[in-house]
Amino acid sequence: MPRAGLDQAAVVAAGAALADEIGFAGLTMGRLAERLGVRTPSLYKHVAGQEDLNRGIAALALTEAASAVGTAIQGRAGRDALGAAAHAFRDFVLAHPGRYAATIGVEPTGPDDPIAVAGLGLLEAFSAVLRSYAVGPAETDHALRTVRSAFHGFATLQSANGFQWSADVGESFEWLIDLLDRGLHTAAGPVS
Amino acid sequence: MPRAGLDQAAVVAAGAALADEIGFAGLTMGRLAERLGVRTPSLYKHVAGQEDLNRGIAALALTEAASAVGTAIQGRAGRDALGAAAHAFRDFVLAHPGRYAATIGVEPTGPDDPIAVAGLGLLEAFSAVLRSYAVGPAETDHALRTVRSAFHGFATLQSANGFQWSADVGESFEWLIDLLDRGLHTAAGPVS
DNA sequence: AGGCACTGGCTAAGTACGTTAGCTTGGGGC
DNA sequence: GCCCCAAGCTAACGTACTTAGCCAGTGCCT
Repeated sequence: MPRAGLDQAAVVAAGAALADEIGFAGLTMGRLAERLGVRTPSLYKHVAGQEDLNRGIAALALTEAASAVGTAIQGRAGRDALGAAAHAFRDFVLAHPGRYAATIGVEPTGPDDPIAVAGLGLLEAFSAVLRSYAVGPAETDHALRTVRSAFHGFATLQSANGFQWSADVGESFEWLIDLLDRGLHTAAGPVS
Repeated sequence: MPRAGLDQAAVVAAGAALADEIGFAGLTMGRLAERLGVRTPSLYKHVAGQEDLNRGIAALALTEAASAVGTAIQGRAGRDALGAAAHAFRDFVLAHPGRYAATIGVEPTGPDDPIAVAGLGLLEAFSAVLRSYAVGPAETDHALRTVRSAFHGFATLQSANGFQWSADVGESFEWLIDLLDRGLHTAAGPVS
């Protein structure tokens, strides 16, 4: 009986792909094992359990999202960069809803947790966008959280079909980007 | 053996309370039954199953959130109303993380689904805020989605401890509200 | 008051999933 | 060629969701 030749990365990658196909909620150890042509307990040679698998998928998703955003903003600045980052992020979430869903509700265990590292990578990509706006250093964190919240909220709501009514969703997203663009340009003055 | 006197509303309410206490992921039919002093299968006399329970909790959460926001903005307008709505929403999510988590990833089955109705109620509350801004009718939907996305994103990220680094989270939230306020004031001109 | 029907509880049992224990064997290094 | 470890396997257990079917409390009607 030949071996499958799996390792942790392969199991996590397959789990992410399967989650994208059937939804994160439907991802089980049994289904993943079947997909990999292996019996369920064999997966435990590569991941510590379902929790560990989920965390691996979450870290992978954040890393890939950071990479997509980082690539998209190359050579751009201002509203151009903001729009590119926004679309890259949303496209990623819509193309990979399962693996991005794995990132929701996951808490990093510490600063060295791969999830924390990958999350910081994504923030760094957004941070590069802000550098082309005149946002003071004291406000960078606030602006970063604001942009991240807006993108995360929009993408997850759309991914869950939270937008039911009439208007075109793509148009709404452009509107959101415009609002952020205006808000970042006029960001000035102390908060406290 | 005396009867517990349960009904659907009581089961859903207890489920929501339990989810707030132990986290939505930890909510099981068994634990909920134990909390209610009843055996697990008895719950099925009131809810069709766990999926149905989750949907009930989600609808309850959206209804309560809408009520909280609606009450908070009474007699306010402009930035005052926006800030009141934002804080009412975020306070609700942070005070009831379990039941709000039930709303994530739930798709309404149709326009008559209680979840869809409750979701529209929450949007109506936010819509009342926008009426005190000079947002054109053609842009109301976009502005609504933008505000909803920003609040939802911020509240869920904070609820999941997604903000790890230094700056004060409350200050960031004020910054987000200010950005939205500025963006809504200057909202003008066609999108397409 | 007595009886009837309905409702809401119960036990028992089946299915699915996660997980652990312990065995077996493929395949590379000496 | 032998040894050893990693990676597969089977067996088994615990927990959770769900269904089937039974029984008793409660309200209503006569």
